Amino acid sequence: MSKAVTIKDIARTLGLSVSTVGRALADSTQISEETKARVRQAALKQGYVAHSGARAMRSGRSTLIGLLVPDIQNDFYGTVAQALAACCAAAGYQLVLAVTDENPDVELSHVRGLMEARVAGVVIVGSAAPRPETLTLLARIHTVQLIRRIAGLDSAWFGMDDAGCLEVPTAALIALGHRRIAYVGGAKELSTGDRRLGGYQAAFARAGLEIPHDLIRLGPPRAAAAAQMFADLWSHRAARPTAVVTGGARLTVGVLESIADLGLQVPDALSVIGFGDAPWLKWWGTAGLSTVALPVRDIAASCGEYLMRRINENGEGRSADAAPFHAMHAPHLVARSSTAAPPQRD
Amino acid sequence: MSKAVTIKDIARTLGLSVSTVGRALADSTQISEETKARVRQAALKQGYVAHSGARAMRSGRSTLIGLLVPDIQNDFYGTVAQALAACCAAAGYQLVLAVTDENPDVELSHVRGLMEARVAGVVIVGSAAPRPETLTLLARIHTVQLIRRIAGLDSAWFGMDDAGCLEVPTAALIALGHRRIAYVGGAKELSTGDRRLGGYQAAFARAGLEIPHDLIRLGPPRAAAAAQMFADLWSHRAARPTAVVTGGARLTVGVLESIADLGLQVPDALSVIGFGDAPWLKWWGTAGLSTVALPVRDIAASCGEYLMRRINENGEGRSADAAPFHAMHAPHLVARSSTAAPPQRD
DNA sequence: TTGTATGCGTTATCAC
DNA sequence: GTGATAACGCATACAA
Repeated sequence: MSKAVTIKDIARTLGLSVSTVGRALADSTQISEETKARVRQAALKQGYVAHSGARAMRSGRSTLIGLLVPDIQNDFYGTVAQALAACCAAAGYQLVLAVTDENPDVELSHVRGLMEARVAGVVIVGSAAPRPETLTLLARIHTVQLIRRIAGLDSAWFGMDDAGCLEVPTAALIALGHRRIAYVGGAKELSTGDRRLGGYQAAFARAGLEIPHDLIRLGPPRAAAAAQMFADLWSHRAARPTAVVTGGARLTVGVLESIADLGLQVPDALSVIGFGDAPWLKWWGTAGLSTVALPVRDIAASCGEYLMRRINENGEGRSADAAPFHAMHAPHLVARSSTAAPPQRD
Repeated sequence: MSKAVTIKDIARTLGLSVSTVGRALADSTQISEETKARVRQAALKQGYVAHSGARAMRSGRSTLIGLLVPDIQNDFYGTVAQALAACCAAAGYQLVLAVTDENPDVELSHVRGLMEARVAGVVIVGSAAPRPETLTLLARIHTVQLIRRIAGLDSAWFGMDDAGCLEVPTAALIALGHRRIAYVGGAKELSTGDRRLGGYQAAFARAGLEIPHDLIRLGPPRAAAAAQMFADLWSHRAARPTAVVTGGARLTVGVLESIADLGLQVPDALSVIGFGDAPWLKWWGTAGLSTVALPVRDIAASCGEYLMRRINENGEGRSADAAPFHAMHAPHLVARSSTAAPPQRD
């Protein structure tokens, strides 16, 4: 691990000035081809590796992009990261991954870190209630929100039709004859939690039915929390649901966990419609879990492309800084064997 | 997005020198508490954010850690990333995520990028056949290999008992009476592919049985490839297996995909033992997929801790640079309903 | 306890 | 076509 080779070193061995070497490596037109060749060869031979930190410091252009997600284990955010990583790589950027675990303090700490690293931009799936400082920091740089919208953060957003994500499956269950449809969703503090709950309720309203308020459970978007919520729901023997819909990818995992623990027969004892389109969902149980499938990959890709564009057009003066950009992708229902008509009354 | 505040700015407003401000922010003992307080207040008020790039340049200490994985969508590497991210955050480092997609050229390009970013260290799940330059570059910095071992890269390695990972399930199937056990694994060029195949073969050898060479399929560790390999295996009607074991997390996904496409009854038509311990495996089919479960999280955590330690002890002279470190974690079999005795002959 | 000066590796601005 | 020099933001050796 000897000291790294710098432009200066190359300049010395070649009897050239640092500026010439620098320009040669940058392939400047004002350097003779011959010199360029000599420089390149020397650089290769000596194992020169450019110092992007120094470059960024001088030029003000960073190649780092921050990605803040609550979790990276779940397929959902895995897919997000994969798509974004591809975007970054294609545009010559590097992805700095920060896992917030839904914790606003961890989130703030990571945002601070990203600011210190002078990232060129940030993609964030925000926590339920970000610290005020988090917002002021993010306001200083190119920020794009993904999936969730943070109140008070005036930036572009890419996500899905959250209300539709729950109205569709809820309506489908209603059409099958279900009335006691439970909802296990994310807290209202999350934009997704709020809107998805709205979609669930809208389905009842549109059908002219009462909303079964006793069957609604909201909490942190974690599997463990969802498992508990569902177990609690089921513990009220006299007032059990005939179906359940979930309002998030990790919540779905938790509910399935709980259903397995309770040994419930699906769809005989209970119909289920989950959330997301991880490959394994289609293998759940006897012939797959019905789900609301989302174009997560597309959402993340659009988001990444948009951010890259914004970053690049920054210097080029065309500051179409206009209104914050919003893009909404539509979900669709994938009906599988976890859904059926409710047991007949009488 | 006005210009960022620097210590110089703070120094000016406070009528202090830059070094005093710098020391105050670094909480140096040789600065009066009063001055520190004034500086901190001014920094807060003006919205000062340290420039880690400049700091790294001056001090030679980077806070960046590179993580190279073939894929980030799959639970397996998601878990790796999650554990590593936690390690990094705890130690004040930031994780730069690079997805190689098993492509050695993409891998090299990412390694170059990480070198340019002057990362303090790298954790790599190497591709099957890395480019020579990749190795020379990695040799220059703190590198730890994860899961796979790259021939010719002399660095620490953290992984599992790969041979055991296949000997255990294969032996279990043999004990159940299976003889025609298929193996869908990663290419021999991968250290894991080679060793896992070895474990599969060892199980037969130990039982004094012939190895069913016609039932072995090796290929790239991707779901799509595995699906094809299994389909091919099954297409030989006269010589079908009674059981299949897989040699990787993503290969397992592919085989399951293929089994579903072919509409096979498990375990009646075929017994299956998969790889990994993603939560959904226990929900596969009627009562779960049997698997070889691995302490991926532990492996990644050990790996991260080791790397952090190496990086930190770097300056402190105690260069216990001795022999490359190796740590091997043990797998264990989780038997579920996808495994049963083979159909009786006669 | 504080200030001055220097350099980390690069690029940009001059000059030749 | 090439070179000398300054500057990016910070940390540190050396003075005071």
